[in-house]
Order: sequence, then structure tokens, then C-alpha cells
Amino acid sequence: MNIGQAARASGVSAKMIRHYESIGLVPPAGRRDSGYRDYGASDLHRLGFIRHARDLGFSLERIRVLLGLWGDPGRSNADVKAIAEAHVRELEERARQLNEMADALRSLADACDGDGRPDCPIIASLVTGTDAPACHPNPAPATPEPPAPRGKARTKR
Amino acid sequence: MNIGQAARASGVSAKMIRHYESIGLVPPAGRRDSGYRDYGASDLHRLGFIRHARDLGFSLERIRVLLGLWGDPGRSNADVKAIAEAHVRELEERARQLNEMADALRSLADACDGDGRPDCPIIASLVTGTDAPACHPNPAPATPEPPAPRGKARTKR
DNA sequence: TCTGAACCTTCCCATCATAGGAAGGTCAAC
DNA sequence: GTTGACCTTCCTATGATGGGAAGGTTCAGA
Repeated sequence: MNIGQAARASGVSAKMIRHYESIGLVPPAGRRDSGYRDYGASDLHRLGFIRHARDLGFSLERIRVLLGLWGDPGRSNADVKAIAEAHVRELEERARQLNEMADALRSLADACDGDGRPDCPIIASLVTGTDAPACHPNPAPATPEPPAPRGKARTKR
Repeated sequence: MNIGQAARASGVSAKMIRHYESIGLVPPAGRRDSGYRDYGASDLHRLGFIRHARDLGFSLERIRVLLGLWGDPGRSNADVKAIAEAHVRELEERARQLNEMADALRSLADACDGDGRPDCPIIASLVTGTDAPACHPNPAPATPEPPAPRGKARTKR
């Protein structure tokens, strides 16, 4: 089986299959006389394993460990579970951070009229580093407005 | 003001300030006779703006646009709001994907006893690509177990 | 038997934001 | 004047993936 066929069958691009081979995540493929790589059923299994793990967001380094456990008849499911749980925590943490940013920005956007005037709490917040003003509470302490968009004259010497 | 002082004052590392200058996100800093970069208040404002935008997860390219709007007296807050809302949607989408992965993996991990035996629904799922088995429903159709972890003998020619 | 399309090979480069480090020059305090 | 903290530029790396060039292979059809 060609690398292209293996790619279609496994859902891993040919480009990535070669890459995984180059970093030792999959063993060097057999070669035909032409130099073409040749794949069999067990290769497809391994590639499928990798793809499913990627779909769950595992890094290639962790997948390397998981592949090792897969191939270890004496493995402990506690080891696998520990890796999975650590990964779940990381995923949740990353999601939490993204949601935090989204919430902060959402409240800034909500405070912006979007009526075409230059006045904008989003810009104001980026300038001052403050969070979204509840609505339009205080008269805003004169934002330092654009610091000369493209500076030329600066303190020489 | 030195780049190091500017870095401490703005919360942007000296390394990144130089990088931002090299990609034109900040104007070339003034130089002293020694060749040292020299920063003033308006530079710090710009760096602070960038840092706050980064904290909200904006890409440098979008920050470039935001900086342009900041410096544009005739800007429309509708433009700023549109960028912010597009970004919020992206953040939420990314968070959703991460949570989806976390949920899938969490249910796999929950289905794993973690009692030290090799038997493991997480590994099994990575092999077959199936989702978490509700608990231990069916006898599992003989997972194809490790495909010879490091292949040597393969279909030559 | 030739031809052309579709495939394969290796090798290099790009992405995105950030950091590390080497080699060498500058500043300031002692 | 020496020392240590700073600065300069330039090169490299990360992680996962893709793009593309230059050239060889395969196979079907004329």
C-alpha cells in the first residue's frame, strides 16, 4: 500500500506520515524497489491510533508514551488513566483561559455602541488596561490617545 | 529609557519589543549614540496597548489593525466592535473544541478502572476510534493489539 | 512503444508567538 | 579600571502542519 492510500485509509496526511516516521513516532516504513514506502495493516492501525489521539488533543510526545503503553503487554491501565486525566485537566484549563478572554472582551464589546463614532470603550480599555466599564459610568479620565502612530521624532541621545 | 526598563514598565519582554519593531508593529525606536534603543512615554503606551490586546488573545495581525484604528481620529467604533466580536466568536469556538475533547476523554477516563491491569478502555478507544463505552457494555470485538511496536519485517517489494 | 497524468521521493521554507544563547559593545558604580 | 549588569545583532528552537520545487515511478490508454 502506497503512502497516499495509507493516508486516505488512516486519515493522516502523507506529509504527516513521513514526518511521524522522521521523528520516530512510527517505525521506518518498508520500501519497494522503487523506493516507495509500503504500508500494511499494522501500520494503518498505528496511524489510526495516532490520529484518534490527535483528535483528542494529545501532543505527539504524549502519543509517543501512549503508543509505548499500547505495545506493552504488562502495562497498567492506571498509567494510561493518569496521562488521560492530566490531559483532561490541561484541556479544561486552556478552555477556561479562552473563555475568560472571551468573557472579558464580550463585556467590552457590549459596552461599545458601534454607532460609527470614534468613541470606543474597547480601544479605551486596551489603552488603559482596565476592564470593561459597567456601562458608561464615569466620564473617562482622558485617554492618552494615539502615541504618534508611526514615530519619527524621538528622544535622540 | 532603556529597552529593559521599557520591558519592565510595559510588561512586554525586551525580546518581544525588538521583535515587534522588526515586524513593524511598533515604529523603530530612537537610538542613543551608543546604539541603545531609547523609549519614551508614547512608546510605553503603544507597548501597553499591544500587551493588553495580547492578554485578550488577539493575534499580532489583528493588533496591527487595532493600532491603526487607535491612531485614526476618524475611526468608527463599529469597526472596532466588529473585530472584537469576530475575535470573541473565535475564542468561544476554540474553547468549545477544547471542552469537547476534554468531555470525550473524561468519559473514557471515567470508564477506566485504573486498577493496575492492562485492560483499558482508553487504549481500546484510541485503537478503534470509537467513543467511550457507556461503562463495560459489550465484550469488545478483540482489539487488534499492538502492531509490532517497532516494525522490521514488512512487505518488501 | 510512447505519452501523460497521477503518484512518489527528498529537501527546504513558512507559519505563530516566544524564548535561548553566543559574541561582542556600553554603562555605571566602586 | 574593573566588574557586573546591561545592551547590540544574529542564529536557533519550539509544535504541528502545509506548500512547493526538482526529479523519479507507475500505470492506463492511444
